[in-house]
Amino acid sequence: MEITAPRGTRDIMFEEARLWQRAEEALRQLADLYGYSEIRTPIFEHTELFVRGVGEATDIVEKEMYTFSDRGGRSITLRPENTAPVMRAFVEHNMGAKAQPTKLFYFGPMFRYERPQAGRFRQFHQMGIEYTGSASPMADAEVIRFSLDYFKMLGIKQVKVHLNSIGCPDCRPRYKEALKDAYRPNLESLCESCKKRFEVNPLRLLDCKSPECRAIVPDPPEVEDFLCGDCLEHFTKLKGCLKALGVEYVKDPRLVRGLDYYTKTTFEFTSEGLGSQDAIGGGGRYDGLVQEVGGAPTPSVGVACGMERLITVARAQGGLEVDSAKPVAYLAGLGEAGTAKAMELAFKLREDGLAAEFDTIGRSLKAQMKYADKLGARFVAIIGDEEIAKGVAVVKDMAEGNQLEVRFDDLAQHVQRAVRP
RNA sequence: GUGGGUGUAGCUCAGGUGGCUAGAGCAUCAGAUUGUGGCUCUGAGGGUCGUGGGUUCAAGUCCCAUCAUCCACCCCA
Repeated sequence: MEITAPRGTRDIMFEEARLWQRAEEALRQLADLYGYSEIRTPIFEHTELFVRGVGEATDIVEKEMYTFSDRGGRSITLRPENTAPVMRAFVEHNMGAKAQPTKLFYFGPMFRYERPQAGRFRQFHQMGIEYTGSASPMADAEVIRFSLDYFKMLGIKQVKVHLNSIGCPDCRPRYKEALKDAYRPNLESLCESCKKRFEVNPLRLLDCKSPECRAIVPDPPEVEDFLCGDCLEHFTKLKGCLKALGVEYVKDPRLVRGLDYYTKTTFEFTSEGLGSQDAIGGGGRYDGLVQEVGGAPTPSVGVACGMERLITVARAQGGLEVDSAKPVAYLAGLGEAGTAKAMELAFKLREDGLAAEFDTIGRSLKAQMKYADKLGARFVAIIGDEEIAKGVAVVKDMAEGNQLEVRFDDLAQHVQRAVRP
């Protein structure tokens, strides 16, 4: 049996790889503009980091992690997300001791063991930013606005911003109780997963899409009514900031998100045309995470976006152009001497920064012309015994169709002038 | 983890009720006179019909299993 890429993984190649390069370039450019510096954390971490950071009762930790023990007997996990690793690095390198805030961005593969589906893979890529060391709603607003600016750079239009606040450890317990009170009378009629949620993480009750469960409690109590003074003020100010920055959003009281570390703000970005997996990004504030992974209490807010989904949408909306690198010149050699000369000249052109290609598989001249055309070469330089004797190449302009003799020494100049006048 | 669809050349797909050496288009390669592309024409190579069982005189075509893939649930990015 042929060996294939493992389930839920894929090869990114040719034109698509160039799209990814574009998207990464755009990210770096925007990060520079906003003052975020890059951090590259390991692909794998101690399992403990995610159990503590993301949360024991989350789907990610319960059933989606690639966990194994290495030869030293350590429990290792391929990172399913990157906020916990970045905060681990924040603590490990004592970044809090430097001038605050700390603004970091990342880009890279993540791993989650799930059934693959449209827009969902086992190895996928996320870009994200983390704004650490500021408790201000202005930081939340910046993170959201950064994301929208990035989408815009990729040519993605009509992104919907869903916004919510899920409170903090001070006020959330009261809300959880209120939720439980609302669901308790009908506990037996709820779906299986909701029964579990009721015990483990009542907030997630809001997440259930089952019509039955929704019908049972059609109007659950809303978080906003339970937020403490601090959280309410934060939420109100954030809305003000977003308005000031021209960000339109919809309040989504059911937006809870499946990671345990969120406090106060949560948000999600959705876009059309992705099938049922329509979230292109999401994030929120996580004021307790740094402490959870062993650091001093440090407020922080961040976002993560799925690159596969961004690129799918961007491509569908014509935001990212597909192109390929074309050689400026193809050196077609004839016979042994011509072939050798073609190689030599190709490298000369490359030394001058001109993309050049030559034959190494013994194609006929006709086949070389055809191949050069396929590659999209602007010029083909033909070199046979006659040309070598005269010290020239017959240079054909593939677009115009005409050709003329050019001295070997003038080849680079001739080609360059036509390409970059 | 659950459910449904699909699995025939590199790619996109044809192959009524089972019947002789499995087809097309595109792609690849080679020709259409001597050292020249794009168009056209001609030809060639390439398939254990996902895999393993079963039914049958006979299976790409029916049955079972398995794997893969797609979509949905779930959850998320």
